[in-house]
Amino acid sequence: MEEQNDLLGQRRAKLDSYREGGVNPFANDFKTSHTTAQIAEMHIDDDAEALQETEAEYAIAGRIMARRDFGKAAFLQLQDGSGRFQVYIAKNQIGEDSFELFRRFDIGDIIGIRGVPFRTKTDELSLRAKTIRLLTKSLLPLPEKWHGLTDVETRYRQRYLDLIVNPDVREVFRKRSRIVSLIRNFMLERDYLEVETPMMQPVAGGATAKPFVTHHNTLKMDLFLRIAPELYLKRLVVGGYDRVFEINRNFRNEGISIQHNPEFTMMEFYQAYATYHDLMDLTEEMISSIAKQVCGSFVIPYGGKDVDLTPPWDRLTLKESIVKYGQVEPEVLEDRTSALSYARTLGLELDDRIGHGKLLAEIFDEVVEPKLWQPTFITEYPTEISPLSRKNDENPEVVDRFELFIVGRELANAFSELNDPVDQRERFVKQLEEKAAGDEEAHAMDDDYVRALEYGLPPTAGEGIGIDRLVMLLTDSASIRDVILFPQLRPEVG
RNA sequence: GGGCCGGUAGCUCAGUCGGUAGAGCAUCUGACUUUUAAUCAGAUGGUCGUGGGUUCGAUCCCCCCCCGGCUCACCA
Repeated sequence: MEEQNDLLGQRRAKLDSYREGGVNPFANDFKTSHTTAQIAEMHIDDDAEALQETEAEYAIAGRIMARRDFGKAAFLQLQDGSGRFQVYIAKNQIGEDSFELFRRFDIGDIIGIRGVPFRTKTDELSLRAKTIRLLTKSLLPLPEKWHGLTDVETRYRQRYLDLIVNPDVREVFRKRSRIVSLIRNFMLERDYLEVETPMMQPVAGGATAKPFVTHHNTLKMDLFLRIAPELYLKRLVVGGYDRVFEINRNFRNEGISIQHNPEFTMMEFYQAYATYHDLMDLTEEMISSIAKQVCGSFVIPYGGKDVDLTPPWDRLTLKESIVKYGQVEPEVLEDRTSALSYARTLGLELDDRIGHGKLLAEIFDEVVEPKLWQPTFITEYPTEISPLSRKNDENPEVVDRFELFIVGRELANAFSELNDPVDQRERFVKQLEEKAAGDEEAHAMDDDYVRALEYGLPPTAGEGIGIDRLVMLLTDSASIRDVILFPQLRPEVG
């Protein structure tokens, strides 16, 4: 037969022969009684003798991951949603006809087994099949059993295949799910209301970033995919929900890297009558307790080093951190000109007209951020780069804001919200000027948001936590693509 | 977008100082009723990422392009 050399062709031919022989290769009437993990759990303490006496019979289903044939018998590794389990197939147990059918099953096929538990000579808990059924014929061969699938491009493009063959990948996304659910519970227990706000926005506000543009045909208008939910969530606080949160996607039309995906998940939350100090305490408690539940300890490994999340965490002002890590006298930072020449000694290429605040942020990014391995809150951000934050009462040059850094990365950003509508409008105007001067990412004017503030936003603090990065931290993942099921890639060609 | 690295069988990889390619696993045939990457014997399987150039001859050398990884820039 011409197709005999072609793996896909061989399996297609089997499909046809099954149908001709009255075997449905895509049956859907098989019910399982247990997962393989449940069976393993129930019989963990039973030895071979105890199992001989049991009358238990189980129905399990899963994908054949390996088969070891011995003529009239065989061992299979069956994988279901809970793990892998060994199945023993013997001709004198399932009958000649079934065994003939079984002989043509391929690795990758999904089958159903009814059988009884026993222990093999090597004491491995297994199921001795009484009946065996094909549930789904698999037409494509799986990657090799030993080396598995390592090609990262295939792993991301065909994540289903990655998940079939790489148990540690399955585990990462289970942990991701668990982390999100723990965060949600943490917030709900503290009386935060979970809400959903627009993904498509006429003004992309709440952050400084380039948005994606889309178009609504009937409304004949361009819309932006949101870069942040911030302004909508604060409108809800104006509306009287004192505590709100949203766990959802943001979209930013910027570079892709080991830490950046165009769409990424943020948890943003707002709390009336709180300050950014309250949020530092809350963040410490949230992240450390989740780490403890997910990783079993406050001290977790990341990239070959330990991170200690035991509260309390270091708290430094932006300037203090530069002095500490940049080996520079505090006075140098007080003056824009001297700070600029210091920055240039660091090799930073900066425009002469750069503002003092933006300059300090540049210096921080260069000399401090990569060194903040252990969790650290940085406070007293320049007002100039914080258009939505409340000015500090003692020093209007800085705002009541913090960012959280762990393993040299920003993980959270929070501040006491600016709720003075006059100040807010002025800051928007200032951003418009920067936009006019060429800053593509300067914040747009949002008249309705200012109007909401004019009705009165209570004193409020708000925060955003990067969920992907948190998951990276708690799963010891080097790339954001390893914690996003379907990371953005160019289309497959050919 | 720049720099560096990579793309060879279904998978994991080797290789050709230029003469159209190999291994292991998978697959197929045969043996085998307690294996654990089962074993043993045999067999099949490739437009060497795409297009062009140089050459008697290119998977190999040169150029363009596509895809991916890392990195720099930008950002969270």
